[in-house]
Amino acid sequence: MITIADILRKKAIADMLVRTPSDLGKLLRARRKELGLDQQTLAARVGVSRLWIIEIEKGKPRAALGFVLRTLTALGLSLDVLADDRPRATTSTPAVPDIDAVVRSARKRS
Amino acid sequence: MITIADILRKKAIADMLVRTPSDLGKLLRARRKELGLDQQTLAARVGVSRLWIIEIEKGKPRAALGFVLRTLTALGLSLDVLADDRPRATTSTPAVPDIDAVVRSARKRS
DNA sequence: ATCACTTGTCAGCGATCGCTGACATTTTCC
DNA sequence: GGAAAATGTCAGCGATCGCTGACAAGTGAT
Repeated sequence: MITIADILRKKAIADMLVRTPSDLGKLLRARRKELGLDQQTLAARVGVSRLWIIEIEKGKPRAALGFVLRTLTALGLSLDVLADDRPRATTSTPAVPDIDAVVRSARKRS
Repeated sequence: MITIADILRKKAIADMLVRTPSDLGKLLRARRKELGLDQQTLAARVGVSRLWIIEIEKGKPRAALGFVLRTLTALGLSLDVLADDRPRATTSTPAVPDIDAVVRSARKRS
């Protein structure tokens, strides 16, 4: 359970929710600059190439999960995963009216 | 900024911090079962194959970021990224004494 | 304007991805 | 015990990854 103390010990890095790779990229870049690191230094700490840092900051959608988590750690960021008790008001995204239908038709095509 | 109200509106899905792909896999599986979904149904909602669900739940380290974020959304989970104000006391992980050194030697080998 | 530093771009290579479809195994009911 | 459902496994395919190394373009300070 997340406690009030946990909240006070940390600070939110942004109001922005992380829903897409692009969201994450912006967040990582902001945090890197906040810490005064250049891409090369961060890349070395994470164990990836500088190119990988460039691409993740641009929001590469198929970047490898493990590298992403190591990047968060290297930047002193931690992830809290929260369950929405409200059923499904979440979709503030304009597109994606019915993901099931989208997927079905996409599959049908192949 | 995360407010107290935000906390009260949601619940932590686990005490476990998400630091590794394996952590995430366990969390996703727990949440899927909590919602009473089977793998096939979840896969269709996320837009991936059932095999992908099996693998992410097993902690596949190079799974694609974008799919992971869509899975979280499909399970009604949201991500809060918090910055540790403490520099680096965080590492409750036993291993990883000096990630720079680890990376350097790994690179040397190749 | 110049210099140092940082960031972005490209090609091409081996490695790994995510997929299908069928089958084996495990779990869940009655 | 037995049927049905859920879950796990495999091979092999095209697609995409992440990498190197070099260079171009942007940024900042003097």
